[in-house]
Amino acid sequence: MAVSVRDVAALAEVSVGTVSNVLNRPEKVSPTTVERVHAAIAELGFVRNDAARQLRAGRSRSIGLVVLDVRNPFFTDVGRGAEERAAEAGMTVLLGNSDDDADRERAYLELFEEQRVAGVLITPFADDLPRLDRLRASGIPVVLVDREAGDARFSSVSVDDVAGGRLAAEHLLRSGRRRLAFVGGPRSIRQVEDRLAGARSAVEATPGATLEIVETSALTVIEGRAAGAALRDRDEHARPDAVFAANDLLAMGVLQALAMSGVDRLRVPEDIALIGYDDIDFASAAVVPLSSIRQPAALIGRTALDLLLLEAAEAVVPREQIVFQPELVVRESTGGSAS
Amino acid sequence: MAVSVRDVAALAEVSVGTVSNVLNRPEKVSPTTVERVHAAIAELGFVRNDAARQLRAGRSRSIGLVVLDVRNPFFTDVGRGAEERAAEAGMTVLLGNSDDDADRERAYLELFEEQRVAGVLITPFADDLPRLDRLRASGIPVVLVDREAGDARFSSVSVDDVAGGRLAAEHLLRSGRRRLAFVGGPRSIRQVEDRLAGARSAVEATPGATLEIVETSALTVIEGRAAGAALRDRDEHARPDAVFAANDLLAMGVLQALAMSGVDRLRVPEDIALIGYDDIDFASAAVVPLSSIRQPAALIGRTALDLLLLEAAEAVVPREQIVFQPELVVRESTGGSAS
DNA sequence: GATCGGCGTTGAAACGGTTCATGGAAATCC
DNA sequence: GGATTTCCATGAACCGTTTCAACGCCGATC
Repeated sequence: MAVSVRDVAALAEVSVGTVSNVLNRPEKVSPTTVERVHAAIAELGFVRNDAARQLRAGRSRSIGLVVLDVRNPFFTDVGRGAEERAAEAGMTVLLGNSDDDADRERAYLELFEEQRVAGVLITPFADDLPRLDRLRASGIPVVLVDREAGDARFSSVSVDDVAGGRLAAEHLLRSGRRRLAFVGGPRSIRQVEDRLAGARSAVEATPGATLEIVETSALTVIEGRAAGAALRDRDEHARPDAVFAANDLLAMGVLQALAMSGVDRLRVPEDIALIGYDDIDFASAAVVPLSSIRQPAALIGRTALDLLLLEAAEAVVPREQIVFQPELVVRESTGGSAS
Repeated sequence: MAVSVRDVAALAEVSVGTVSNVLNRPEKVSPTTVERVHAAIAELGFVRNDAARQLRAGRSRSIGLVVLDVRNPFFTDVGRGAEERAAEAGMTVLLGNSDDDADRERAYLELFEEQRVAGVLITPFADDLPRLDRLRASGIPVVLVDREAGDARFSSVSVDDVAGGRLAAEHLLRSGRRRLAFVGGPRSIRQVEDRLAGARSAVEATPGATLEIVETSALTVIEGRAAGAALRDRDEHARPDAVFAANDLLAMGVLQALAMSGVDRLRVPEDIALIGYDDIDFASAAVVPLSSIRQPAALIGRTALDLLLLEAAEAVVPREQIVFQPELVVRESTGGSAS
């Protein structure tokens, strides 16, 4: 059942140290011995015990990634980017889903700490900086993802959400809309707040433009649907003429509620223009193809992992704040041309 | 830096055994001692080393899940179902993405074996039964997900894909279509083959109906787009009047190519009816809301984990094949009414 | 022929928890 | 009051790997 290096050593008639050397530094072992050991390994079906390995090494070869929502394709793309880079470095990514829940987030951080992961990539929900500090103090590098570190305590890879919000709102204003609504929440999520701030700055720079906030309790299709239904049921003059949703999932929900309900449906973009955020794959295939703000998701993940490996390698810890610029993608939901 | 139970024991002036007892069986320790130990733990910021724990236990508290494609919402839903159930049992789920690649699949299985995971949930790509047998022989229970075990060697949780394929094709035939095309691949994936078999049986039972196969190299939006473009560019009489896509990602790709291109675009469902598979969240929000075959994704994940825990607990290993029935969801892409 | 260096191998120590046989002290019973 | 049980606490052994000082051997060197 449990085959250990000792069994292998016995069968190959060498010492355990030699078996370990064959596994880790075969060039230090004579070819004939290597072969004998390999034969023994094959015969016994020996598989290294990673727990013992880690115990001895003091550190695992995994890195933990905590995201806000695995069902959001943006985050799965970030995850894939990170995983790809990790694989190149011979490491694995452990995925944790905080689901906008401070308790779940904490649970994952605790888990990762017990596992002595080589590093943590996190899109923080709760601003539990003390806990992150503690992780770092115990020697586990932490890189913030999709969220700029306020101070210089952590490295981070993010996209300029304020600029993104501004891009979105300016685009709506440029097409002649004046009564904007921002659909998003919870406000405790920094990305939401930043995107809103960007939109607000654009609106304030435009005389006669207004910005209304429709707060949601999560960034999901369901929540978007509810928000969209509420907007749809208003009197025409009380209705915004454009909606900026804090992400594409919300936007798709809003779109479903606005454009796909029965008799009282509204036309997008004629009655209400709509723009989302993230430019997930599905956005272009929506009922009305969705304008959006594109972020380089996979690249974010990959870059974050790069930074993490850097921090893990260097004794003196370099902090770096990498900020990507978002990009406006115009489609029909804001009157762009089909394509 | 590295605080161990020994340090805690020293500070609390007890033995290491007692510290361990406080951690694992506090009811065996006197209240005053428990308190002293907890105080020491807090003061030192002690965090259990999971590797040491696992080493001693001989088994980890994680279970591995290998899926074909993390970007497919169907699989993320399966994962969430499994993860939820795992959390209830105090376990964690390690997610591996084989991406329709036998090598990656093998790499993940090796990783999980080295980790001595408590069990493996897998949607096999390569039919590497020997490797799975070996896992099982080494004491790691294996449950097949979304794929019925041919023989009774493994437990499995699946959906009747043949029935699902038949449902889809019968629905298309019932609406008067006769020249069906099946878009899907690679054929090595059992789900693809089964869905095709179901469709074929429906077509063969209908005089005058034909079924053409358009093979793809993956079940992705991109591949769907390519297949759709190829269909669109055919002469009208050479074109199928209905498409059954092996999953919703493909279907959305086909839809994009058919309905969203420029002058030569086709109408769905008038020119070509279209049905997908999985009923992912985004299907209902597509350009033309997508008819699909619904599978209880989260329930599949949860049930698979139940089976796994069962196998892990029992000495005598009960094999069980659980098969859910799929469900037809009619939307506009096959002429159903909007809703 | 003694000395030296390098190569290949050895075996014990170490990593940090958990377990369990052992034992002492206090509580309970007759 | 002595025997028995209960309750707590102890500390060494153990899990399986990696590391490293030490060693034997062989060929090269002078």
